[in-house]
Amino acid sequence: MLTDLAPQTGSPLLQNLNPEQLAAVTLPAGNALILAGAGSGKTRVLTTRIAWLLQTGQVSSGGILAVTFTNKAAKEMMTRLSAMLPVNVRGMWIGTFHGLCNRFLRAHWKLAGLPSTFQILDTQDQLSAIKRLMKQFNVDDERFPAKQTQWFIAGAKEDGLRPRDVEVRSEDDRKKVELYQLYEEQCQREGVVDFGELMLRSYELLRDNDPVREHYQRRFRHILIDEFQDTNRLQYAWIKMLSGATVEGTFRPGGNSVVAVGDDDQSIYAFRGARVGNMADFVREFDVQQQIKLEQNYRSYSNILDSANALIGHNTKRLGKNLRTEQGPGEPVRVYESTSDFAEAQWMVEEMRQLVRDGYDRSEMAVLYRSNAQSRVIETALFNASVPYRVYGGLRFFERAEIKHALAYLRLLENKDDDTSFLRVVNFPPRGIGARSIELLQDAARARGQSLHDAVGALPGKAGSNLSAFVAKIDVLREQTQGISLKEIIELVLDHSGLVEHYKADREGADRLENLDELVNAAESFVTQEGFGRDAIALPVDELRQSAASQGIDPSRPLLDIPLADLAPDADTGETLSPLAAFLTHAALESGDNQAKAGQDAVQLMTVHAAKGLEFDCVFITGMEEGLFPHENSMSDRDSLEEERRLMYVAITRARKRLYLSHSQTRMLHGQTRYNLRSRFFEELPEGALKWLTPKQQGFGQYGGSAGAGRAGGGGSGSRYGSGSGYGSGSGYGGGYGGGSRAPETYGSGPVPVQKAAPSHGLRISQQVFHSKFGEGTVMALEGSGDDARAQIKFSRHGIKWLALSVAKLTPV
DNA sequence: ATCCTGGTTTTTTTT
DNA sequence: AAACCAGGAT
Repeated sequence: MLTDLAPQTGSPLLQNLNPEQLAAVTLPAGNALILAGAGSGKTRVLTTRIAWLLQTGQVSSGGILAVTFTNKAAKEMMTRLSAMLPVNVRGMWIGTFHGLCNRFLRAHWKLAGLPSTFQILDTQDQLSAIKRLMKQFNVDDERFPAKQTQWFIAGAKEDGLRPRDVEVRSEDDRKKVELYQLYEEQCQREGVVDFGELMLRSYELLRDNDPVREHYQRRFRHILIDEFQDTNRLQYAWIKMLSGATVEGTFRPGGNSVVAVGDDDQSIYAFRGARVGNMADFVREFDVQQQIKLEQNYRSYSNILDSANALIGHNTKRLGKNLRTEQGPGEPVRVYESTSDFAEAQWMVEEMRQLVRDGYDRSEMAVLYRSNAQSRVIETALFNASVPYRVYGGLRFFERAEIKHALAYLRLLENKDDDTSFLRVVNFPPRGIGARSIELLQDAARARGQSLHDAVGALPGKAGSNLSAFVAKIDVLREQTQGISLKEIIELVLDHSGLVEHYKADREGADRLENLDELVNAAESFVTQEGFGRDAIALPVDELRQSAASQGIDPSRPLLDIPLADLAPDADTGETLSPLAAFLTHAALESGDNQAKAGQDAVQLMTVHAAKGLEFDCVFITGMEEGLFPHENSMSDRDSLEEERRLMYVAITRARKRLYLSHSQTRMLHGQTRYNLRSRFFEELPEGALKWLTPKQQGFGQYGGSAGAGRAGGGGSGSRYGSGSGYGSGSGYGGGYGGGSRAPETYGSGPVPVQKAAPSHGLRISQQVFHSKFGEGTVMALEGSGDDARAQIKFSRHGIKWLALSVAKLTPV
């Protein structure tokens, strides 16, 4: 073991690091911020630092806390770390925020006020729980859509706010807070927690319980956080609490060392609560003395990198960072304009064929788009051309309906009070329990303050007997599954629940049956996998084993069989954590693969968001159009436009060798043909790095101070009037560009989609208007003409509304 | 209890 | 265009 803390350049760990990377890896204990640009070796630095800390004996494996956002990133870190050092990474506190919080709450469930069998609600479950709640309390779902309530609750939790902490500024707010409160009570009654609750409970326990907090603060001497720009308020507060860096707001020297790694330019999750501002706050509140920028890019040629740098340079809110590469300029960034989304896809197929001839693997080609809806036309083109491809995104394994049904049965075995699961399967497969019976049961349960399961006895008559049969079935299953293996449990449940039978009878149930089989396999490999139940066990496995050995327990005995109290006397639990509980947790926290099956050499299709963290030799960024990218919902205010630009930055920096940017004059969206302008982002790229495969249209893209055009054709000129014949006739031209427009004749052979007819209403996209009732707002989109003309207005106080212009009293501001 | 129809609604996504 | 949901009809 090395004891000298000076950088050990001789150590094999530290070889081939550049000076900045080396400095970051060997930072002395203390708080530090590492600004790591795309492709700068961020993960490598992070893992090497952990290895270095361990190897130099500065900390034991139990004293490290390493947090990531995705399971994938956590796994990657563990894999790399175990390749560097012979450590048991499974036992270390390396994981996602939610995974680690879950581990923590499983250990201290009693102190956290949870049942030992608490279940985790995923987003779907949460929504259905909220819908149920709103129905019960007769909340007008026109005025308060369940989705919006869900968003409100999740948002509050991300900010660390309980109902009583939420600032109420309107009647609507008051109602939402009330719903939040009721939702909390419902979750508590049912013994379930949502994702936000995992974080918030953990935070509150640390905050309110001195011994627990001090225990963990003493323990985690070195805290490392990946993708710091994606942390939300609560996660930041959680880290602050664990670090012991501040006491009542004042910096406390000698706290734990916190190393945050992030890239403000790649912050693309503000819409779900991420706060880039955490980076600046961190520097201030943690008294950060060490800031290191990793600006050396090892991924892309300079034409690509220059484009990325130039683009992101248009953002005002930056910490400042410029990537450089030692590779040459490489090939120019190719730009292509097509007449239609169909033609765009067609061109791409041809280009890919050429790339294959040039020797590129198809798996090294990625097609990126802003929104999922764009994938369809591309898929069709690839399919027709027999080009193998795979699409990322969509339903993940554990989110499939049949899997969720099976899991609901399993959850009821663990926790009979989980009403969400109860309702999901009480009549699935159908067993004669209709809406009326369920309503009666819910009333009874409410009246008696019981869960649905427990209230069944109160129901008389036929409805009651069907329900009793269901409950009896669950209870019998629970009995039968005692002491058998996880695989056997699941097989038993699949069989006795009638799920298998039901899907066998369904002629479209073959896929679902296959998935249920797959569930059994997943359970089996979960159990046999080394370190299984890692997330479910409170303390690191190696610690537990030591503890077990010291108490004379056979160390080879499966840990999950041993009561936690025996293993970890300081954890306030005496329960056995069952393999089933561990598996259910696993299912909730790792919803499985969200990509099509791997295997053959296939082109990769995904959204730009999904591409973050990946890299490819050749990248196609498609749909580079105003309204699409930047997205129309994000063009009106500065902050979200900057986020769109960061998104574009992420997209560009995925490419190693070849980058294509394409846009189309027309595009089918929501069943309408839209005429989009070329994205403003083209104007922010260095001309010298680009090669226009189609002639660049001139006099275009001068957006002036306005936010640009969302629906350039104003909808009225498009398919509203059918295709072909109605082009331009009587259309309200909603284009908001001041700098002239593309002359129709430059379209080449395609149809002439846009005529420059003056709009009768005189409104244009992004214009500020005033409405006598709704106040001030911004024109988001325009549709139709004459008496049919409508405008979509985003009001600052009343949200987004479509208004008929013949009716609404709008005055330009 | 199940099926059909019409109406609505469309960013990005992990845990 | 397509998917999802609610409510009505059978």
